[in-house]
Amino acid sequence: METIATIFQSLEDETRLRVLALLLEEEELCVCDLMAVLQLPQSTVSRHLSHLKNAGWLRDRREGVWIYYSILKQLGPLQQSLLPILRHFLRDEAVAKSDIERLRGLSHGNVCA
Amino acid sequence: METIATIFQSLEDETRLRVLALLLEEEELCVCDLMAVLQLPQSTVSRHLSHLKNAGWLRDRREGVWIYYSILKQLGPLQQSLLPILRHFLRDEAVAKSDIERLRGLSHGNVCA
DNA sequence: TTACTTCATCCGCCAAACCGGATATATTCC
DNA sequence: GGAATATATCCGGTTTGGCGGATGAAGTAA
Repeated sequence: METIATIFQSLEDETRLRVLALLLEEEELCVCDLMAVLQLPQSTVSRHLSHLKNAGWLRDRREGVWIYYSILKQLGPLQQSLLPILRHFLRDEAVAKSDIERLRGLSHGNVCA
Repeated sequence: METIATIFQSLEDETRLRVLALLLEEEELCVCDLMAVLQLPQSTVSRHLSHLKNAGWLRDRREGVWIYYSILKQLGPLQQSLLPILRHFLRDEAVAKSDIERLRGLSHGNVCA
């Protein structure tokens, strides 16, 4: 029961929903990509990412100086059930759409490094 | 986006999950039934019920002195998608199971009134 | 009307969570 | 080694949310 509550809690924050929406569009993103798209300070982005990781949504992968986050391939059962719902309902959200547009206007090269 | 977050927020609390689990078993329950099963004070139960109502999960119906809560027949699209998932994952929860047992041991007559 | 019951809301208190600047760690490059 | 970059974590402050006793409103019954 506590686990269930924790997973729902991870979806209660708008910033975290925006991160998930972005990672449903783009396989992998590093923290500085997300900072640029979400227009939020680094500590804020980082904190939400580790929250999502702890709730069993994300994994991270280091590549040199960057740490890339992506949605876990092997989600837990509840997360797996919720993911298609998130995909469906986040698609229509204005905020998510404009985030994705902003992401498209960026290339990793001109943001980080 | 805000609406989505609000709906998930309503599922972040263990007490509210317990209420939903009970209402998935029993069509209608009044506040004093829930007090007895959850073993929580009246103000706490009432607060969670109005939270769930505001999040679009419940409706209430007055019958004399009692107010019966039940899961809305016409849920919003997100709630409707989530409901079967809740049904599935709450079924296995020990807390929910013992709540339901406690509910079975009660009859409305000997709790309220 | 008065007494009683059920329930919603109010209130003060406390715990959890978010925020973002500052600091610490890890890595790369010189 | 030292400088620079990306990220995680710390910290102090603010907001949000839960708690449960107390109060108030609505209904019932005498």
